Amino acid sequence: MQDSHSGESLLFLTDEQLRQGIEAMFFAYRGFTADPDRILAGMAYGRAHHRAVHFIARAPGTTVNNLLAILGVTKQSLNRVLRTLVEDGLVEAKIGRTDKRERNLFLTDEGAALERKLSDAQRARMRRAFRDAGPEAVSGFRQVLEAMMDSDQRRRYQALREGSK
Amino acid sequence: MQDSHSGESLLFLTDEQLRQGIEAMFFAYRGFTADPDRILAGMAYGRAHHRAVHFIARAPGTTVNNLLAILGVTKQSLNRVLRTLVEDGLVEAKIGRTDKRERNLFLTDEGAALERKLSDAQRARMRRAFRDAGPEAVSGFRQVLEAMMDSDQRRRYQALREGSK
DNA sequence: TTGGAATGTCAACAAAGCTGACATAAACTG
DNA sequence: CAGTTTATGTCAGCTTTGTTGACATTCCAA
Repeated sequence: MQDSHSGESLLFLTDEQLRQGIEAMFFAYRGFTADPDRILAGMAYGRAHHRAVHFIARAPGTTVNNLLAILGVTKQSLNRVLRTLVEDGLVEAKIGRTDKRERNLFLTDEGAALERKLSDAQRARMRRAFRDAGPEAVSGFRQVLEAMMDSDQRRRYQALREGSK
Repeated sequence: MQDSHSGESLLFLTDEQLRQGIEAMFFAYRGFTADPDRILAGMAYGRAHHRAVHFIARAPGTTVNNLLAILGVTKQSLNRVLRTLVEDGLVEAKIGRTDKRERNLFLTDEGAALERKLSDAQRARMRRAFRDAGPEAVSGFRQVLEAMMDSDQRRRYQALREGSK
């Protein structure tokens, strides 16, 4: 399109380009959450429950404190969500073996079923987007997103990647 | 790993890859909003005000209805935000010339100053991310995000791009 | 002139974040 | 062992931002 010979490293960073990137994030994030939101709309759960269930599925046995750090919310906020999930039998909180203060979080079968339902919907959209854009684009997508994270969030993101290799 | 015989165009679309994409969106979006959020924390405004101010700056003279469609919220929700911005003298709502039912929205100098402050912070992060990732990656980033949008949101996104060429 | 569109507003409510304070049990430390 | 710190849970209250529903006003257009 426009760039690039000499200053390709600068030329594409016009305010207009950056603004488009900002708006792309905004609109894409709506799409990103739209499908799970629709599924959850009927139930007594919301986006916060989805996030909790997602990361418990991702790292079974994780502690409350770890989940807190990943989600970046207060324990009160998380606890409200977690309590309803435990009460409803979607999540099990087992007392830690080595450290009995800790609670290790697991999905029950029912919890795993919900996670799968939400995850399937979200992955379907991601799959479509990845397929439409192609492998090259996917690589760039991830590079930019990773560069956009706060460094501590990036560490957590990378830890999750490592953990599930 | 399960799939895929049919080739590289499918090979990279494992559930694990998709899941990483999902988590990248989650963590990156936190970074994306972190800087403006920090600035707004002190004031009586929030993310919703930022969004309104952003799109009014982007398309001066836009109507309430148009803004509604872009932001994807109810008029009551937007109205609450818009009212405080008008009361505080950051936004001016001019009665439409051709259709007097419409309100054409503009930023005042003060509103433009706030918009710049928020925008500068958000662009700085985007600039860093774009620079770190490189032009190729930026292109891929935008392709994937665009593919992830709902089609109506994509139309609005593209309309904004056209409008400010 | 009447119907419908665009807008504004009131009331009530819900989701999900926040702070602050306090309780309990377990682990660690001196 | 005593005292402190850590992990977790919980109560109360507040804020932001979203929602519905109802209703008023204005005014274009058939």
